[in-house]
Amino acid sequence: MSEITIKDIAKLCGVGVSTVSRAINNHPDINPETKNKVMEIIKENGFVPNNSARNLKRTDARTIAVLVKGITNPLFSDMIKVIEEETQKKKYSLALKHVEYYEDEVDVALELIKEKRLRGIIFMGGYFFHSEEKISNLTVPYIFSTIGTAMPENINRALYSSVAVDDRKESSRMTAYLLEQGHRDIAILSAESEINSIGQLRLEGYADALREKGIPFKETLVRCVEEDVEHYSMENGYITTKKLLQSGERFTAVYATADILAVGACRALMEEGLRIPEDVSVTGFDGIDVGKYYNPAITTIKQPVKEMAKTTIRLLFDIIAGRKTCEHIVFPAELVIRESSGKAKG
Amino acid sequence: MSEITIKDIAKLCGVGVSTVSRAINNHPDINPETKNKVMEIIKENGFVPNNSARNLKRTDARTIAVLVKGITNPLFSDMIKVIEEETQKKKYSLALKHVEYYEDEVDVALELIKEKRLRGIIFMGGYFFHSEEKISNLTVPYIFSTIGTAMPENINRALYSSVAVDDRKESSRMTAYLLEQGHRDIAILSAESEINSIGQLRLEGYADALREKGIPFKETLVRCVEEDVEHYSMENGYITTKKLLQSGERFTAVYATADILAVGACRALMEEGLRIPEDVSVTGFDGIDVGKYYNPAITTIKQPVKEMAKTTIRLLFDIIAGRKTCEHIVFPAELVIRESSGKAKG
DNA sequence: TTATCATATTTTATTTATAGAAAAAATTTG
DNA sequence: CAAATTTTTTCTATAAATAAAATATGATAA
Repeated sequence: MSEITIKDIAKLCGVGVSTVSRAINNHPDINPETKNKVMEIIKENGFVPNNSARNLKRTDARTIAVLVKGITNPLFSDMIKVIEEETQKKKYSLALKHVEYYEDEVDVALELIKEKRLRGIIFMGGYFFHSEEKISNLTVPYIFSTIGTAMPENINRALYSSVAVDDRKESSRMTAYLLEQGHRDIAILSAESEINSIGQLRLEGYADALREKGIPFKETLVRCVEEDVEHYSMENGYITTKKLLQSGERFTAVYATADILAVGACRALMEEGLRIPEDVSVTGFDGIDVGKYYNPAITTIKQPVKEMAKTTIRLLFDIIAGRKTCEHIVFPAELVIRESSGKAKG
Repeated sequence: MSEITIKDIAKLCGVGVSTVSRAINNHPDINPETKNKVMEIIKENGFVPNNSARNLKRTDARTIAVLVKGITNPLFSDMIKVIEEETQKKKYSLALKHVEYYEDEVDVALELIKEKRLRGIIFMGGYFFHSEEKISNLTVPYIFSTIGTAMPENINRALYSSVAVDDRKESSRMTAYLLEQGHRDIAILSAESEINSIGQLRLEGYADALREKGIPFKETLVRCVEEDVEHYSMENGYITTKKLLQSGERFTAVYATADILAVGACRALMEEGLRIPEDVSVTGFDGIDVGKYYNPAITTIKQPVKEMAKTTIRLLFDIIAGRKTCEHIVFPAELVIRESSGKAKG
């Protein structure tokens, strides 16, 4: 009882297989009448071409993959949703691969590309520049598009596209805002220590703003999240803030470098009886829904997620179609001031 | 400069292609020495077998798909994460397909199965029983596993596996808890109107509890979310609660049939100056992270997401491997009482 | 030494769809 | 109406792997 194949259809139509193939693929050299007849019989019999066979001949699988680290961060779910929709529109399909460790990313990706004959990969939320030469030695023109992933200067930019906000600048803007509100001791929750990672860029932005204002940078106010807990998670924001509180360090604001961390931070602060923003201001980054509906609503840097995701797909398919070479697009972000931040106490 | 193939490896090793194939696939009839040599050369040359060719011969693609409606609900991200991990362990890959409308689900699924030669589909968060006979007429033994998707009694259960909590019973428990707290006017936010959908089952549970206590069921307290906004979203919980407030309806508790709705509900209530739980109690369902870290922390029915996801994959692969027929597993859920609910006012 | 058996390896066929060459049919032109 | 040309269709090779059949190799026993 095996599935119906193109051969069966050809037999049923009384034509050769390549005529059926022509009908399916909108090739020009076919009699419209024949085509109609073929299409009708295809429909009647519910024939769907075998994708594996197609892929084998085409030498690519009309598939792109999202390689994501930290899929539980709503920022990424939001992006994946849009990416899936756009991918579907292009008649491509989407494979999802989740990586636990940064180190694995590139190897997983390269394997995927070869094995599955992918046309492109979107790196999301990871840090894949451990393996710089591995990537840059690639002779085949596979496309890497980064989103939620930092794009270091020293990488061969002709190989990738990237879509991002200027994490460093925007982070500096957030810090500057807190400084304007009179905060001097701003604790920062950072989730990554790798050079050029987004977490690191945001930390640099924080330092930039302090430097600009002549405020000393205190190492003790920089708090890296737990390594063995999902890096960007409410839980990690919570744990890290609890530790910060236990340390006895003085601070009037907590700048969490992701909204999802900010939520956990708020919880931890409120559990200690601190009021937000009266006692401590809290700010985030990303602009995910939860920050808007949280109590208090969380001040944040809002990334234009939907546009970024759409652009990612557009760039990717531009390269696949050979229309363009790689582009690096920086989106403007928006400082959204909500209830969780205000003037420094005293 | 096309990719390296099994043929190239065979030539490099000075053996036939099927010897290489034997080495790759751990077939018994091969000299361990030969195998080692072959594997070494494979490694040296970074050869990865072409998946499309394998799939073609195998007649299946070692792929399962998650068909999800509402991927932005963290409940589903959490599940997908575990599902992807488990799928990877089995050396299968995961395709992600997102559907906007319930009606499309089954058609999308059937097409996918044929086209991509899937071994299984996991329906997540949708309602795919519009097309009962389409599914039950399937002659091929494809596997459907439902999660976050109701499993009506009248469907041929031999075709699917399902993993769920007893939505009706658990919902009744939540309602009973609110009644015990003295609440009599409990507004319920429901996200689905289809018979047998999870939303509907939870609504029935609510009605069950009222009936048991002899409290009249008020149609005006049942609030269906907006159709044109993502059904299960904070935004929809917010909008629906605002409308409830505007309607002037009296209530002392809001039972949101999903945590993500509860968050929006809390926000809406607090914006009107209502205190939670002093003025209004709010409860949710699902047990996602945000409910734990929200302020106030939200009382909920906690589903054992990780176990459910793992079990889904286990069941799916049990059937794929021919080990078992379909099973329908009902997990116990937990009533987690947090800060958002308490005794009724007055 | 040769037949027998077990193991190891190669050859050939197969999987399904597509591309390009070859063939057939239809149309135009002289 | 035959020859030339165009359109349409069929045939064959190909993509890269796997499975089964065929063959080779080596060891053991008669």
